[in-house]
Amino acid sequence: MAQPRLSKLELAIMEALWDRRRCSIREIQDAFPEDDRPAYTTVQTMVYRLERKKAVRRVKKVSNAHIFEAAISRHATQRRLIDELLSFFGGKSQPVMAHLIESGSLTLDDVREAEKALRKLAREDKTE
Amino acid sequence: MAQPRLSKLELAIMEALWDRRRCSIREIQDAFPEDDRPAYTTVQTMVYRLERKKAVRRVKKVSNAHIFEAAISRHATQRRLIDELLSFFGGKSQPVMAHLIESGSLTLDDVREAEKALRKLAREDKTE
DNA sequence: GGAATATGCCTACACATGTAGTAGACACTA
DNA sequence: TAGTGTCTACTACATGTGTAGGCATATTCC
Repeated sequence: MAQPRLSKLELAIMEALWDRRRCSIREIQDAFPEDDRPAYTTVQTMVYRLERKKAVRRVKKVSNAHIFEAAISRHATQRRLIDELLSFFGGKSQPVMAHLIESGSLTLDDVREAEKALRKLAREDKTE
Repeated sequence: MAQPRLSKLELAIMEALWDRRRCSIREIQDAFPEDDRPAYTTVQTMVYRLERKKAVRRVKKVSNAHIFEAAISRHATQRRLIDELLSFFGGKSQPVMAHLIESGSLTLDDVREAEKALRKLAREDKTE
């Protein structure tokens, strides 16, 4: 059940699979922006490695092409990324927030939504 | 001025340098928890590589030991980490926040503080 | 001054990652 | 069925990362 460590390119490939559900190597390659697209065999190599890591699996064969799908969830993978980042910040969210603000990507709406979610969580904890 | 990409162990070494200001290799090594401490030469190798990446520099020599210090700031390095994470989430903070909440590390206080910071930022923008 | 200890510097090596070529199997088309 | 293009399977290779040994040299302690 352990999330395998994925590299940047491996993550990009997983993204394609999460978005499209089931893909051939060719379809994954085509998911990359035209101006920065790895070679077919590069994608193939990465998919094979992902298969070895149990992050993707073959589901069937259409004519002579294998069709793959993600074997780990986007959610769990994102979670792992966040946890890794968090460990660098000593498990504290505060400095992470500070940087998000600084980078300009955190909006007041984001914060309000977060607050609402936290309150809801608190209520649920209480009633349990 | 470009922040170099740093690996996990390299970051750990930078942490030691940021905390202690100026260190010899030995001091950096000693900063690692006793039960999981890389060999002296391992630390040395990493410091040399950091030097090549211009992330640390030699400041002086005490007896026969070189003393190093960080040449890049903790702040800028953290910022780069966040930016990298953010790029994976399409530049949106919201999903990042959702995961922080889920992981249980984001508190209501964190959120309130963030909101305050954002309001302050908004005010400053307006008066400019 | 000589022994013990600390450091520096060089080298090595295995595994990960990004990148891709090649050979041969397969399939569709004229 | 021969030709053409696609796909698989295998191989290769440079660079990055973590890990560390070996040896020469510098320091220190007695």
